[in-house]
Amino acid sequence: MSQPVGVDPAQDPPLVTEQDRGGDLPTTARGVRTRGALVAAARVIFERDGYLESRLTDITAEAQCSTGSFYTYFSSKEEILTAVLEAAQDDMLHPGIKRVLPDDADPIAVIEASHRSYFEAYLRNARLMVVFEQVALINPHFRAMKGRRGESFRERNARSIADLQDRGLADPTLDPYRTALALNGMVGRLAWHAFGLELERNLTVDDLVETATQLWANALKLERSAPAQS
Amino acid sequence: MSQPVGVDPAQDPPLVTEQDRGGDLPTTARGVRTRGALVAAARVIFERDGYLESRLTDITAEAQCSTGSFYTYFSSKEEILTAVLEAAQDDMLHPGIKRVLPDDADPIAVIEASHRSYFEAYLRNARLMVVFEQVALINPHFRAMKGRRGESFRERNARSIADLQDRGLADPTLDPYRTALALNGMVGRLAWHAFGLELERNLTVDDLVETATQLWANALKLERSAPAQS
Amino acid sequence: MSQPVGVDPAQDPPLVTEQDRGGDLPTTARGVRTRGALVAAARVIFERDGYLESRLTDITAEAQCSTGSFYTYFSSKEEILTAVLEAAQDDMLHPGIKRVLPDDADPIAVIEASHRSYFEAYLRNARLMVVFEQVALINPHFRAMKGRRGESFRERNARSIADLQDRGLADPTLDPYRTALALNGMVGRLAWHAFGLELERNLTVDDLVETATQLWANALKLERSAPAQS
Amino acid sequence: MSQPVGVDPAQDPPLVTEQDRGGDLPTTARGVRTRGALVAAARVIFERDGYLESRLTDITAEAQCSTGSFYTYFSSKEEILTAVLEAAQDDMLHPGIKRVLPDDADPIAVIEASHRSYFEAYLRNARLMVVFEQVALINPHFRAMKGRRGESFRERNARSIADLQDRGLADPTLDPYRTALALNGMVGRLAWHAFGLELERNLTVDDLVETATQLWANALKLERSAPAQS
DNA sequence: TATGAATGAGGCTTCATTCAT
DNA sequence: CATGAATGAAGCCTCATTCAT
Repeated sequence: MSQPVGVDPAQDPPLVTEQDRGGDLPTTARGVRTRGALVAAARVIFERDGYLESRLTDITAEAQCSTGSFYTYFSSKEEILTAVLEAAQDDMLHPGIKRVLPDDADPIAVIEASHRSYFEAYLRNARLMVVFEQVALINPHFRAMKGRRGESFRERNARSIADLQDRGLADPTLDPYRTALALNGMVGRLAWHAFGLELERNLTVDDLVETATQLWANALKLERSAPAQS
Repeated sequence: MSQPVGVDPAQDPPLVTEQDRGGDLPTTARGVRTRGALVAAARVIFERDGYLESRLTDITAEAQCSTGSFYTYFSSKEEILTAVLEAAQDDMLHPGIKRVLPDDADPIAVIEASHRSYFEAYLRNARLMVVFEQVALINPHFRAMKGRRGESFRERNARSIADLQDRGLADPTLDPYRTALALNGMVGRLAWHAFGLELERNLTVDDLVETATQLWANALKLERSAPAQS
Repeated sequence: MSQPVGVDPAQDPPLVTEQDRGGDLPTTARGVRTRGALVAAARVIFERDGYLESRLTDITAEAQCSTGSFYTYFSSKEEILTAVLEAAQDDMLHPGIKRVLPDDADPIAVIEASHRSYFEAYLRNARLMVVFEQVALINPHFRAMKGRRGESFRERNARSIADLQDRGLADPTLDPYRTALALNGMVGRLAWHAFGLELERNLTVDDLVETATQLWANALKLERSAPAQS
Repeated sequence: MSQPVGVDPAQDPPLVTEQDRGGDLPTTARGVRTRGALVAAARVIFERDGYLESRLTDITAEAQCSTGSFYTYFSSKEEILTAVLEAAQDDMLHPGIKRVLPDDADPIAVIEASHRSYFEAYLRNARLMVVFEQVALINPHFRAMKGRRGESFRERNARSIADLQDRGLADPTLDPYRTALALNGMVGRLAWHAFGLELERNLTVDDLVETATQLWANALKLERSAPAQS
């Protein structure tokens, strides 16, 4: 069965498993509230100041608790960022779209939907994605986390490309894995430039979806199938 | 006249102009030697430890001079990195290739040559490029520097794409600027993955050149012209 | 009447009186159980980690109760150590030996029995004794506690020495109090070296008893009396 | 040739070797001055507050330098205490006495001189010795340091005792090593009680010398030789 | 009585930059 | 020019004790 082509991070497993946690998970409702307030506050602060420039005291001040409480739930700044990123997955994990489209839908439409889903999610979490990029370049833990994410994207897309090739729809001379690597990178950079940096604010999600989809389609030599075949 | 398509950083202007310098340029031979030793040492240290993890004292120790001497030539850590990056331009600025090819050469061949030039230069300076990425995400000065570099690439490539469209060789429905943005990003990410991170050591320059060129050609819908048609 | 010579801490009064306690003594059976578990756990933790390195939370975890419960029974970390030390007195208070020996027994045999009793008790409680030494050097409360213990030993032994001098059995030129101070210190240090530190594991209780007794006897110029002369 | 009996720490090697140092040794006169001021200040502070209660900032305030300067010369509180203790060795290393006495002098006179030397040195450095005891019970580094010191005393004295036994002057039934261990401990505890703690301020050096020497002599069964034999 | 979350003062440490020699 | 010591602000983290539930 054909795999849809997509860069949506949605299907990725949670970035952090239970075992990774340093602090304890709260058992009481009060604890759950405090932990939640800390994660929410951390997101605010990280988005405002970045990871390096953020201070633990800013986070606890924002969460209106003491510095000590921070260490009840997290053992380091690294760990709370992990939790923030993990929580963001719930948002990035955007169900739908692909469900809506039939498996035998026009591949270009599938790609377009995936791109839209990806860029929209990126836009919602742009500041956090910048932070993620930052720390991935600084901290091996987050570098590995990001690496795993990219890896799973790549593999899924490589399979999808191979599938399209098998079905005679995509350029058979392309190496699926390298192509996935390159095209994923292209899309990631587009999102990064448009939303992560403050440079390209004149690009809309529609612009990006159009450009990305057109280039994917061209690159794979996909033909837009006659719309009403089925 | 047609501009060659390329992502080679070579043609970029020097990143720093003389006026930017905090320290004075040395006048004596001894001064020139010390300054050179500092820049060389800084490159070693930055490549080994990254920017954030590097210590000025490590640099002066490596250069076998005192910390005080550092400030004779540079006014900050930021500035010596600028100098290191600037010096690296001499290497990234790889003369040749395009000179060798005639202006009316097969566009795919031009693209291929540019890619080869780019990947080779990236490979030679990979560690430094990682540092550049790092600081661009941390420091506005370097972010701007990197932004300018990318901007000039983009503009040149956008012009090249537009030129190819004008000549009826490339897909006319593509927006040249956005296409340049996307495809440059693709190539940059390929280099980054292959050489910057330690992840994809099984990819050679040839692999990358092939993949990047094929995808560029497909994306632009270029036809490999019969070599001696004209 | 002659006092037996001894360094056994057994006869010391309880280190803490009921009035000193911060927490209340438990009235319910459940309370007695919890308090007992805390004291037992504290001993385990103090012996494992020492006083300074121990955490109240380790103690409550070991006792399988909450941190809050700790303060139901004790008002501070200092107090639970006091309780642990006090409980250890029950063990150090080793009945017998001296009861077994007649009051007019050979003084050297009495000394030997005392030494054996002391070293055996020390060995059983060596880790705790180390903790006691530690805190005595850090905390005035425990310093005073230890001082009182030593003082009572010294006085008893000084009286014993004086008694032996009066009976013409010991060197009459020795100052009883200073001699007791010195010889008690000697025995204490022997035990400390042999069991408290990890240095002299090749010394057995028998070795120590022999050495300590011989040196006491020599130092006091005691003659080993013919057993059934009187 | 006969070894003199003694507990004088004088002949011990320096407690710290050059390799142990974390900070650099200063090369300039100014640096030597600052480092010296820090060591002197540290001694003042350690003697006043003990090791645990002392703050690095108290030391730098006393030395009238910045906190940063501390780390120019030492990498931790542990290290500066090591330096202080090492410096104190120069004082404990009290030449003389034994040189003055002929090798064939009355052993009791030799012991007495050694004891006097020891107690006098201890008195001069009593507060520091308390600190040393403290940290030896808390910190493995200092425990080892103290252990080595004691070890070398013990070995020297064990050899001396064996020598006296060989010469027919001391009780041949004593085990030299255990005897040295016990008697050294006795003298150490005497000094500790008399000067280290605030308990026994009524004991003078003369009292201690007399008591310690008499007990050593008795314990070894030495006879005070006819004074004018030689 | 039991629970376990909340508190918060303050010590240690780093290192780019300055400055006296 | 060169040297290398001096500076000092600022942030992370600990853990005995308190308190709301």
